Amino acid sequence: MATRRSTPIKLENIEPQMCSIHTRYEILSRVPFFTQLAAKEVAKVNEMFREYGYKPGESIYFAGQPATHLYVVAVGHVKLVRHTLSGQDIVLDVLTPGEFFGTLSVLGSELYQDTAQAQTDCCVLAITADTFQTVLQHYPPVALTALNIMSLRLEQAHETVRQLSAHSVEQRIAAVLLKLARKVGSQQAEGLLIQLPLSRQDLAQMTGTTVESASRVMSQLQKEGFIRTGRQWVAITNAAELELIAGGE
Amino acid sequence: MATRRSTPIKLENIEPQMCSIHTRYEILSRVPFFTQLAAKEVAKVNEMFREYGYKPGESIYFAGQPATHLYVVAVGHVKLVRHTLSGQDIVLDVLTPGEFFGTLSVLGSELYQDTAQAQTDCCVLAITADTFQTVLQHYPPVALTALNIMSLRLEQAHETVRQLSAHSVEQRIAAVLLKLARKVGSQQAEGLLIQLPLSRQDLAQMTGTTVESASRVMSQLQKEGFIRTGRQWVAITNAAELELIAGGE
DNA sequence: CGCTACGTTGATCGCACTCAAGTATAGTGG
DNA sequence: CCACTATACTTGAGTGCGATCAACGTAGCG
Repeated sequence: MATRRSTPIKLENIEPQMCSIHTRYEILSRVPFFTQLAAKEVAKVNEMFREYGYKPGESIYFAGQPATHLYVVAVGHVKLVRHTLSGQDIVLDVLTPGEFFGTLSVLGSELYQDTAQAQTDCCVLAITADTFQTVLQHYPPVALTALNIMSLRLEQAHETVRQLSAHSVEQRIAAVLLKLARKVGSQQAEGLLIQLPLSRQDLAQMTGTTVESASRVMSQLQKEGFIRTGRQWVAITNAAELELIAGGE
Repeated sequence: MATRRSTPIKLENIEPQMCSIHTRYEILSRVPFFTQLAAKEVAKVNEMFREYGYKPGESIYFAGQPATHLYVVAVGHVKLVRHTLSGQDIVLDVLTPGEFFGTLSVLGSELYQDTAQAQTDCCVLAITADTFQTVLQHYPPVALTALNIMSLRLEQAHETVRQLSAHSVEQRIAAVLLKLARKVGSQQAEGLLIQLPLSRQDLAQMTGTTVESASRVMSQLQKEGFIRTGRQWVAITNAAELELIAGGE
């Protein structure tokens, strides 16, 4: 047998599309943003957020719309997609619970540059940019944390630029698989399973290539025994070798 | 005649490698960071900076070194270069007076990920990351401004990712030329001149291609009459047409 | 059970990389 | 001021990676 047939991914079914006010409190206090705040301050901030539920494939906002809100992922996964005139889409990032997206500033670009799309059932918390601006002004540590996060993201984006400029499709795919595994990997019978519905299309859009090329590379990697994969799922069975391919840097 | 022989670039010779304490004050108060601060606060911050001069090609810091300082460009241009194991270099950004680089946080990655290199004669102001952290804590508006700048940079990086994923070398070069022109362009007899020594090598490293490919594209663009170019300089003569090529988005 | 979306595989084509010469330009020292 | 050199730039020929087009397998779902 080469690969099992049904998806081994277990989606956490903690009220797929909605999270109670208590869950919200729980989540917000775990968000890097607010870990430095006292309990009652978190409670206060909590009230400023509204919550929304989305099903896989639904869009939270579209590129080109006025950028009015900041969002925090509560449950599930959200992907940020950038479009091209030619119709090609690029996945810039996949966000996990606790991460934020949307707009940070009242001064930034007036429109969303990306589309935010639910990758799984998910629940997000929303706050208007204005309101968040007052939060930033009231709680300076929050601004410092945000600054740190943005630094890390910029660093990641630069790394992506390097990959696209200098590495082959195989190297980029290996690198993306490792990155995702680090983010949402869990040890399973199949190997280090990426807990995310991940199509060839997604992979292609994350690495700036085509579905066909992604498929070829994945087939090759499986034939060599470094990964196991099926429809919408991937598990890594030989991370060390993948690191070598990725060009370990 | 196709193109003039000698470089039309005029380098501002305002004490190429050093800037007096007064020049520094002048510069700091124009830096986006500190425009919101009162005069005497700027003066106070000014004292926390040390200044350094560099000649073209000299490195301010190297990738891999401990990340200890935050820098502000005072005079000249600084490029951020990321290296590859294969020896290929990528230029992530070219910074103009008023822009910062180095490390923002005490918590960020411990090492510089890029090399900062003087593109022209230049003078930079330096502050330790720790000291700057206290500045951020003392002057919350500075943190908010920094946050905005980081947002814009992340946005730019994402745009670069899109370009690399979806656009041809010709499109990417056209886009980079326009971006540079917007940043350091000045209207001259030659056209919209990019006030920066810009080699084919630089151009290639900014667009993730090779010197040869960059050269071919530049020759083509000149033959079509959209640019005029020589050794280390470029002027745009038909921006509208370049926009079209870049795929205007 | 068939429909639809996802995935695989093959054949062909072209853009851009590589390797290799050759030309032009700035800077240097006689 | 001019030869000389180092560096930037150009151009050509050949190659290969990855995109494109096309056909076919396969899993999940109603």
